[in-house]
Amino acid sequence: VENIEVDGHMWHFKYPLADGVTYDYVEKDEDGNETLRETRNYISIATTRPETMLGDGAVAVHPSDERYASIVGKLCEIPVGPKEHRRLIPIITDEYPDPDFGSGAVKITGAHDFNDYEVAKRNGIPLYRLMDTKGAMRADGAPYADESAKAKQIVASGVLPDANSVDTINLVPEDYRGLDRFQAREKIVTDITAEGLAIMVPETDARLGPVKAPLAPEEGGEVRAEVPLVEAKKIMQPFGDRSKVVIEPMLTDQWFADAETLARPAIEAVEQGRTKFVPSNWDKTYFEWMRNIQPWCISRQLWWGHQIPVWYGPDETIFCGRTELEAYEKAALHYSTPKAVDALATVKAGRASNFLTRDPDVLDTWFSSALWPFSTLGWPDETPELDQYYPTSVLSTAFDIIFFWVARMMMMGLHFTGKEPFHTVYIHALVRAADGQKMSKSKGNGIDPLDLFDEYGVDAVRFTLAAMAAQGRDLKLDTGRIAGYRNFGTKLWNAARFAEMNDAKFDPNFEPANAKDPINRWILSSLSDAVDSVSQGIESYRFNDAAADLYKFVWNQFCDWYLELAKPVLQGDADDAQKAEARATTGYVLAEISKLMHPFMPYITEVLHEHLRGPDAGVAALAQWPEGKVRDADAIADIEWLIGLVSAIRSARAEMGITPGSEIDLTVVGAGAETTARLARQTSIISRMIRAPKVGVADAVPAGAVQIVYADVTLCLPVAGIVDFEAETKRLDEEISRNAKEIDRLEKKLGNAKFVSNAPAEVVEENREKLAGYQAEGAKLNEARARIAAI
RNA sequence: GGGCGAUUAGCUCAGCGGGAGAGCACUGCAUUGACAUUGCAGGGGUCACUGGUUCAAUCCCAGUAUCGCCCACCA
Repeated sequence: VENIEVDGHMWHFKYPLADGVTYDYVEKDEDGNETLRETRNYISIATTRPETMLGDGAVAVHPSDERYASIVGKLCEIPVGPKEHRRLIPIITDEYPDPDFGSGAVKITGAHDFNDYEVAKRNGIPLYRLMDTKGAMRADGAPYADESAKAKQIVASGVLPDANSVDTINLVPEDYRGLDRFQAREKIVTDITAEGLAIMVPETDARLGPVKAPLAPEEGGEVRAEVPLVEAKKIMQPFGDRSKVVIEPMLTDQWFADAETLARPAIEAVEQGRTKFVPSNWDKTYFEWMRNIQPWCISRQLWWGHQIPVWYGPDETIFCGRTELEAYEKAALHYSTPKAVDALATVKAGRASNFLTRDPDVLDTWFSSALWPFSTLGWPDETPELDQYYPTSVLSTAFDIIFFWVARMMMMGLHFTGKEPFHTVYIHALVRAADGQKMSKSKGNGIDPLDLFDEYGVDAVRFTLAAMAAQGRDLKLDTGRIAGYRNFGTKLWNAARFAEMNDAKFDPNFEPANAKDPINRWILSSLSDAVDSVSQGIESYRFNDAAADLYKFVWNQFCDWYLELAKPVLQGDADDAQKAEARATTGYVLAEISKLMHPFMPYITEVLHEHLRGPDAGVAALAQWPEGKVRDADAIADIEWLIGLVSAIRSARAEMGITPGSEIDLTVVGAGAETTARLARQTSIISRMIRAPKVGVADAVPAGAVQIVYADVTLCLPVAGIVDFEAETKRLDEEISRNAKEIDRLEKKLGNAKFVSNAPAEVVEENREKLAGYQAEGAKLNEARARIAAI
């Protein structure tokens, strides 16, 4: 079923009062002033489904509605059908009608409307069924004259017969019998209007919906012609998923489960934390539904599914049993007749009996699905599988199914096994169509994952979904994002190719902790951090964080920096031991990446895993999860300093318009012992990364140099003759202004006594350190600026 | 009508009480080099609005606006 808003009409008809009754109809405005007073001999009723008028059992008004107080308890006539057999129905009071809506009077058709059903039940109003299962007006039963006499008899006697006998009464007049409900509607509207029982309004009335054009004055019509009041109205109507046909509410016999009783332990399980929702705010949705749960209609008129385990005796007595035999046993006991006992013997002997007939209905698909966690494991038998795998652990699903499935698995699991079916319900976002709408089969606006697989690869799509699996409720899948992650897979693949070309293999004898080169120790330490953050992300269901951390580590650390830093070693004139360590590190990190990324990109990583570790290592999915082996803070500080230095120089070179190919020496001024040592260690790498033939230390800034303030030193690129001093001045001025802004901000903050006294000490200290850093940088920048000015 | 949620860069989305982030798109430069499905560098945001709490608010609270989803639905 799908609810769709459609353009409907609302008609207004007169139900004439019986026995010549009239009343003063008084309408008041908001201030209580009378705006209309007239004597009426009818009550005005609005409806969007005039064909259901035939089944009306009463007209209801609100008890506080003064307009109708004088006619409550009187009878009015349904203005449809042969005049001599028209039915009279009582005017009753009920809380349901809204006095401010329409005329304030509602016709009650208990068999064809959910609200009316409740009103009818409260007030002992008969439920007359008007349609058959095809949505056509009933054509069964006796002639209308006889049937309507039965209905009149009910009103006259004041005694409500049992539901089944009321249901046999067909109150559809011969003229409408067998018509589809829509045809009947049209004919009924025409007939009532022709008889003058439609509410008429001037044609200028603003409320008018589609109406027939009135006669023009020259054709004999009046200037202010009156036309039937038909309001255009948006109606939410249920349509069949497959049939695309309007579904009519209709009274039928169904089986219901007592959902309230089932829900109680399921609510407690979540309240007491035995089952948790992730993200946790979804438990609100769960509680909201479970605490307002309605009886659950579990029978369906379909031919597939679990059949309802109910058998009927010859007198319609109900026998419920796990098996047919059980039902026959109960029947034999109940009837104790030779026939019933014989039937039991027949069934016991394995032969068929037709003493009982089985209910043809099947269970709601969600009823059967709710059994899934344990019925798949052999339940109701006590199987080893059930013992081992129930309760399950984590249910991963989308929020749109919390009502339908999650809640019901909870109810059924607790009812039948006494245990919650899972300890965690992980709720992920829902992929929406490009237009932001929920994908739906009937709208045909879905995205076929297979098309995405064809275009971008399964790994890319999977990684994208993981990367976007954040807390949000829905996500519009951005194909640009998928393309980006496809490129990520390619990047990893090419890195592996590079490793292979350089003979960097996974070496089972390599012990990461023994690596000596700071570059290797750095990437191994970074790997340890990545292992931590990815593991943590997965364990806390933050898959997007895990994916982002992987992306940054693999691309921005391993590919962008480690492999570039390793090139001089692998391809230069380093000694054999250094080369071997770089190869082993590369192979090792790649092999660990293959495992770390395997949950996110299973295909490419499986290939890499096998390729690196050899066919005997087993599949990546079953491999030991990575573990951080090296944590070297010095190596991290060293290499991060190096990366910062290279980036700063590249940035300045690009900004100064120095062509990437040109070679410029680097002179470092103001280096302390640590920086001098670092420089010495990394000279060849720096030289290669920034195209500086010579890297040296000096006490003074060389003439005509670009000056870059970096950490505690000034990096000088002597470019006399090439450099544009105006541009250099501008660059430094911008740096100085940026720096000054930070200093200003921090000074203000630290100058605030309330901040210093109220903020945590470490925050204050942190800000002080920052300020000191900026001040030192500012001093150097100003010196650099002064040197330029001096030239 | 009831409930839930969203509003952050051009787009798709993270973040979240102490200096605004990613991918894509955009700009400049680079092509015999693992990778142009690339590299280097860069531009771009009053974190919807209005109040409040706080030493400090994109983040917490209240209200407003807009949008969305679920449930129910006025004859």
